[in-house]
Amino acid sequence: MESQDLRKAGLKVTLPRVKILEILEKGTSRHFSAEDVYKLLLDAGEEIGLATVYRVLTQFETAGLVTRHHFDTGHSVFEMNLGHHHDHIVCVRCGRVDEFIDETIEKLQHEISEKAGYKMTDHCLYIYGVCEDCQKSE
Amino acid sequence: MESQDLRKAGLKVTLPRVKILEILEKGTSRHFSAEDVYKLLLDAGEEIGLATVYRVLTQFETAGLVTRHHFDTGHSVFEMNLGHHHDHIVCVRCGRVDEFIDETIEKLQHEISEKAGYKMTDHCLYIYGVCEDCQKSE
DNA sequence: ATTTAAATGATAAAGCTTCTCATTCTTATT
DNA sequence: AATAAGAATGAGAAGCTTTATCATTTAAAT
Repeated sequence: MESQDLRKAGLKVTLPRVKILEILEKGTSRHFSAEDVYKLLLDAGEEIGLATVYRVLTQFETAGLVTRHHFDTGHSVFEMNLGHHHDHIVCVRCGRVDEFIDETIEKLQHEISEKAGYKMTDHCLYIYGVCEDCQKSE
Repeated sequence: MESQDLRKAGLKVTLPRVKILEILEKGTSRHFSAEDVYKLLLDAGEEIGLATVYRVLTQFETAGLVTRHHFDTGHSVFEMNLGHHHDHIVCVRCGRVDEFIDETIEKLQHEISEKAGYKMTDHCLYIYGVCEDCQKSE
């Protein structure tokens, strides 16, 4: 239940937070811009301001509930944290996003960080390309 | 010489382009925001507009002279293309950027793209962490 | 020198995101 | 249930990066 997740995260249970969490958890997609979330709220008849959407998404990020991605699109994209880290492959034509994980790459990243003297806090690997469907319709 | 590079890229040889290319090639750093370049031009006594800086950097990117990066900083960062691809490790404290290349990771990325049905056009791997110096001053 | 098209600079404008502040709501306490 | 205190919200302003507009200037071919 959403209110439990919020309480655990140290956030008050408010309507905007619950509704936004619902969208992130139950949406058909897994990657949302702030604008996406805002429009879905409007569609659902909720009158929640865009500023609140940004604020809440940032709070969720701080609380570790969601991850913010910076694709080459010019805006942030948010995604529910399901516990398991993964990387992304993004279609440069249609914007489709697929996920993958490669343990060898994960391991190598740790080694690289150590060798460079860094204490790694995060990492992201984006592969850009043309997806199967877009290749067909060329 | 800079004018040769510009001609090769199919760009007219103009003062702004030459000066910007000089900064990118001879600067102490290798990673510049548009604002960085603009300020360095001002410092050098060149009266070149910010709009021109953005325009020229985008043209350089299109011409393959520079690469544009999207770090988590909220603005684009530009870097001279020296022919060899490489990835980045960024300090979340001081913004320092180091470069690395790992052939195993490169190879794995190609395999992953194929498996996912994508025709890879580009890829970037950012490792974020705390650099050696910043770890000391904690 | 002249001409023509391209490049530039100043400014406005766009897009995403954050800030401000009066109002509303959550929650702990009576 | 009613109340009080502080946190959250909404609307719009404002900030920041980046792009568009357009009159003026410049490159380079004639």
